[in-house]
Amino acid sequence: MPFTARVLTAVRRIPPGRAATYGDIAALAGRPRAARAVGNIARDSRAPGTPWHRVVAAGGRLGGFGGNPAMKRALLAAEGIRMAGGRIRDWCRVRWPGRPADRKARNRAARKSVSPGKRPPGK
DNA sequence: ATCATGACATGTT
DNA sequence: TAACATGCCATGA
Repeated sequence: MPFTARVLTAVRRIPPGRAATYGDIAALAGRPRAARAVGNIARDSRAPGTPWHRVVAAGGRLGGFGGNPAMKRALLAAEGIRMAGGRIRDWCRVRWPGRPADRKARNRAARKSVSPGKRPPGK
């Protein structure tokens, strides 16, 4: 199953009244860091029955939507998800799947070497 | 503390 | 290659 199909399946798994982040969808699809790929697929693919409006950005932000973010907001509101200043209310409850917690364990080991003299833009 | 910006990370097309 | 409906972190206001 190609990654795109997996993403579509994951999105369809989102129950009504709930929403998932691009990162979560990517993780369900098997590529935890492919959030951007998910967005890319979403745009290129308009598979029917795929509730892309339930897919939002991290932190409960709307994220982007093809040409009409207001429509996305309306669709979410129709499912009982309301927003507050661009953020989903009770995001911790509507989020799906239920994520236990994460804390700042992300070390990323990387930022890699960040090439000398590049990262600290600092002032 | 919150918002905005900059920069890099990651994956597919 | 660069673009993208992102994510996370750091810094500045």
